[in-house]
Amino acid sequence: MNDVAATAGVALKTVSRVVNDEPGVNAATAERVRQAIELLGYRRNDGARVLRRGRTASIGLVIEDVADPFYSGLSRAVEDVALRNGSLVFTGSSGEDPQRERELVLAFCARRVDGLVIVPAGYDHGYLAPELHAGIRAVFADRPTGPALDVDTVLCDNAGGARTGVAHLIAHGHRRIAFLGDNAVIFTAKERLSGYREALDAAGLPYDPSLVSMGPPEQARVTAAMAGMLALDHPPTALFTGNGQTTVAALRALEILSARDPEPNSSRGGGSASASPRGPASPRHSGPASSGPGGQESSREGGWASSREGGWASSRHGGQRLAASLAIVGFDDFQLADLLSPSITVVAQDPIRLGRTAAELLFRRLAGENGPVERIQLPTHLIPRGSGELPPATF
Amino acid sequence: MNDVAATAGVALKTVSRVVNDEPGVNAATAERVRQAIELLGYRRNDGARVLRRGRTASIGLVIEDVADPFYSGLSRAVEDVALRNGSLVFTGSSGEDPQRERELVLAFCARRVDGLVIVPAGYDHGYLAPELHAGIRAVFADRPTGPALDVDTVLCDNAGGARTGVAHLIAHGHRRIAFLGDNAVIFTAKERLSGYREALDAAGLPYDPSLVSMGPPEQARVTAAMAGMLALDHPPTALFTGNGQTTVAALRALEILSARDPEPNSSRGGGSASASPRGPASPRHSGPASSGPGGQESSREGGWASSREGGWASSRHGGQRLAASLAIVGFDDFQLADLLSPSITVVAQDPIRLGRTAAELLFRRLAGENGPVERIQLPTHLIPRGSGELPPATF
DNA sequence: GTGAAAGCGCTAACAG
DNA sequence: CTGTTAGCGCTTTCAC
Repeated sequence: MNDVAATAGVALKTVSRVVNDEPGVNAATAERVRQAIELLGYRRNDGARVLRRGRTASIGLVIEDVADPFYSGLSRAVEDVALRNGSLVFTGSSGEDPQRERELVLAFCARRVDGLVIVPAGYDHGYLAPELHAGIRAVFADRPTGPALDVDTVLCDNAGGARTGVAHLIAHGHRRIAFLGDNAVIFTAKERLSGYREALDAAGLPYDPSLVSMGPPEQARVTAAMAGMLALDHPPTALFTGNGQTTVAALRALEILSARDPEPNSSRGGGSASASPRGPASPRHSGPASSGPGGQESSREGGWASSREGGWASSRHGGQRLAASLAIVGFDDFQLADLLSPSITVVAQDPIRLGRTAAELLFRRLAGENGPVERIQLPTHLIPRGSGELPPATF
Repeated sequence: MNDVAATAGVALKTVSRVVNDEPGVNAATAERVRQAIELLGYRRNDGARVLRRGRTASIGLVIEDVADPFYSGLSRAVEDVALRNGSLVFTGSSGEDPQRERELVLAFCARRVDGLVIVPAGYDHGYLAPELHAGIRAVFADRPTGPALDVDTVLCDNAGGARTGVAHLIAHGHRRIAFLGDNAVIFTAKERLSGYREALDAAGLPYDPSLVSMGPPEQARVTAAMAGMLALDHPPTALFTGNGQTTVAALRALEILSARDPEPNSSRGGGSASASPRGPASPRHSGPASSGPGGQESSREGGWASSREGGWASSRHGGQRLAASLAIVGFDDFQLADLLSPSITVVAQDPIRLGRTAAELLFRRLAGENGPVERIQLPTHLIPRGSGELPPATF
């Protein structure tokens, strides 16, 4: 800036005025300054500007994993709102690790972001208190923090959504409904489990722990859990899955568990020549991409399936037929849910709305809105597509 | 920092030393300083630090859309590499708009990011020259810039991948192969079209423009293009799609175009009771999620399909049967490709590796590696799953 | 209209 | 081991 001033033959301050479109600069002078800027390729250093002015016009976004479609939708929404508010966004994936979340948040705070949108991995956000005290605003999205911190929060109606989904299965005649959820330390997983229990209670159905499995949505774990349930004396006729990744893993598990069905004439599709889901698919073709693009999973379905060959397959209930006729409702919508056969019935959240709502709330706070702490709950939406309307199988 | 110094009864510089873990501070003094820091809730201002030291320990990432699984995978990879290098990352989605890309890049530069990873939307990056001159390093990923700028670039083997995919269809007996690509202004779309032509040439097959359609991967456009091709006198027996979104749109188009098939006994699956892809799906259930989570599409398949009812459906070739028997290979892998029936054969790129490679190259540059400009090409990988191995239909 | 001086919070370069 | 001074690039304040 000094150089520009010298080149244009004006004082530093005049350059500053021109650069910031401040009024009260002679047009000719301004033009001279602009030429000098052009000549020298000068660019204002926003870091220095920020240091002086106080506000950084940037926010931090901490999510679980950008590569997860749910969070990438949320990210995009936050990004768009930020752009509209003239703000840039630092993005960081915590990978469900509270420690990493903390590091990211503190790093963003050290950069003096104006605010934060956080999808928390842990519950203890005591470390945030000083930052909030120092004036950094934060909005929690998708999950709340512990009661110690009183901050704006935007959640989905997790329990209600699960209740709706399970009630839907009950309405279609199911009495033995399995629940496959994410790790029980995760807030949304617990909430959805609660919704599951509420729906059972409301229908006067018993809660059977052997029909419930909570854990990370890894293929091997999900396949094992499903195999175990299908081998029960009283196996489930329907399945409610607690999130998108688990739904997909469960579908793959069903594909595996119903493979090599001796008589491909179950109550639903199949019986085709080349390949059908849960029918005689050719596993040699599944390839490394079966975990989907962006997948970080290291477990391969093939590995587990082959190590168990002949295990569940010869269960006394005929796991294959059960697997092939299981009704399914999943929490979270996902791409291509409608193109599977049957199409997958889901309880959909709206990640974009979630991100937008959280970011807009944040910017309202930054704009000075100082009302009481807000706790917003977003609705979920049941989308019947076929898999959730299948009747209970009877053998 | 001043306050901390005063509270601890030391000089400013000593606080700085403690905060930065610099050696040469008496343990007792350091402890006193730490207590003052704790007491006052002091946090170092990294912005000021950066101003003084020169390096910001942050990079900028400009992609097309974080919500696209390809780019969200790339993002995650860049993020991880950045974290490993102690850097934070500003993320911005250009939405395929060169103007917005430019604004994002310049905003990042104004913040003095150390470097940039850019998936360019346009070709003219003249605006970058001064920034590069000013010492900001940039790596282009997925797409190159025009020849005017000589910068490090990491690409996939787009032409080679398309060639492989089309050759695969040819090897399975197809002679009439359609190509459905993204907007022809996009580098990767052009490259893949070239690969398509090369594969045809290599097999001595003619290039028929009526089998090629380039444009945005919107459902309405893709459905219309497919309907038009299937109504040709010599319709295609196979389809090569130019990217993930287009593949998905094409599959939905086939579902639409083969719906209400009077005799559900085509050469491939189907014939099931409830719902099968390309079979008699119940459109009333497709719901708002048919564009998948995170989808920004405003067009709804239902709208288009109903406006054309009875149009292509009564084409003299029986579009339905053609649609139901079309072989498909898609560029880009996507989640659940293996669970569709038939499973979808793809030419897979590796977005994670792309992001990692680009980011690692960037950090090597930032670390001082000053070799000649690098142009890295990443391989693609054919994954046969069923849809690409279907024989040509004969009616 | 324009400019000079002070200082945002920090660290580099020197003292002691 | 500790402290002083200068200055990163900018904006604010106030004077001309």
